[in-house]
Amino acid sequence: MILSKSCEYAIRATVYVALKSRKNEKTGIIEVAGAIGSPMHFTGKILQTLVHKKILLSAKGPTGGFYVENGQDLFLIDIVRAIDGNDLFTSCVLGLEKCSQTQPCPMHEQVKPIRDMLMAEFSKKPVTELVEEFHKHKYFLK
Amino acid sequence: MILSKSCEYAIRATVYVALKSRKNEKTGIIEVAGAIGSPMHFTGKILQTLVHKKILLSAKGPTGGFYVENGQDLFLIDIVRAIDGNDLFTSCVLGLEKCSQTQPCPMHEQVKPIRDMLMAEFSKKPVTELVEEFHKHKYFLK
DNA sequence: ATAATAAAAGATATATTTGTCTTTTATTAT
DNA sequence: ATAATAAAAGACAAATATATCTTTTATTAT
Repeated sequence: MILSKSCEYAIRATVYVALKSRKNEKTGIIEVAGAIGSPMHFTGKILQTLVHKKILLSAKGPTGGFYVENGQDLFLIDIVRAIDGNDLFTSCVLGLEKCSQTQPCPMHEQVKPIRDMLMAEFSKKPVTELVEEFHKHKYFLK
Repeated sequence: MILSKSCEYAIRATVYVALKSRKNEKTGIIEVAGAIGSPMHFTGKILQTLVHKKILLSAKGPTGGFYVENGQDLFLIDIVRAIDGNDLFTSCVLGLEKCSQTQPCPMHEQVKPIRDMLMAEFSKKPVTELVEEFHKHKYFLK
C-alpha cells in the first residue's frame, strides 16, 4: 500500500467536500461517507483531523457541515502529509535508520528518484483539478 | 511506508543469508537477527515464510541453518511478492475497487508509470548485487 | 542409541490501524 | 428559551501487523 486507508478516504472525502463547496454547499459526515463508500464514524474522525490540519473547515449545528475555502489552493500532498506524514517520501525503503544521501542503503539511489516523482505528482495535483476531472470524465469516488 | 516492516526485514535477512552462502556457510536465526537488527523470533517467522516461498533453503539440526542455492538468480521483487504480495504495484492509490486502465481514478495516469518504475527497479535488482555492493561500499544491514 | 543443535510449529502478547457507538458541545431556527 | 441539528470528543471493539515464548520435529555428532 502506498497510502494508508485513512489517507485514501481523506483524499476522496476532501474531493467530495470541495465538489459541494463549489456549489456553496456544506456537507455532513453521513453524506460524505455515502458518497465515497467509507465507514461513517471512521470518516467522521478523518474529517475531524482534516479540520485540525486546516485542510477543511467545519460548522456545527443546522446548516453546518464541512466545506473548503473556495479560493485556497489545496494540493493532494497537503492531505497526504496531514494524514500519513512525510515518511512515504523520506524513510528508507529497507528500513535502515541511518540511510541517507551520504550513507545510502543498497536501494537508495534507485528508489530516491521514484519517490521524488511521486511527491512531485502529489504536489502538483490541486484538489480542484480532481473536482473538474470528476465532472468531465465521470470519475468516481467509491 | 512503501514496504511492510516484515518485508524490510525479509530483504535484509535474505541479503545476509546470501552473503554467508557465498562463503558456503549456513546461518541461524540468532545470527541473522543480530546482523540485521531485527527481533529474533519475528525474524524466525519471516525466514520460515521465505523457505515456504522457495526464496531460501533451510536445514535442521547441528550444522543446519538458512542458505540460498548459490546458482539461482533471485531478485528483490521475488522477496517483495513473497511477503507483501503484488498490491503495491497494482492496487488503486485512492483505494477505489474498480479503478483500472479503462476506468481510471483521478490519479491513475500519474501514478501508474511511477509504480511501474518501482517494480522495474525491484525486478532488475538481484540479491547478489546487494551482496557485492555490501562488500564494496561497506553498506550496512541495520 | 543419546545428547545437542537448530528450524518448524503453535500459542500467546503487544501495538497499530481501522471501525463503531455514545455523549458532549456549539449553532441554528423556531 | 427551546428543540433540532451536526460536528467534536471520548470510550470501546475488531482486525491486522508486529513481537515473544514454548513445544515439537528433524538432523547431526558423539
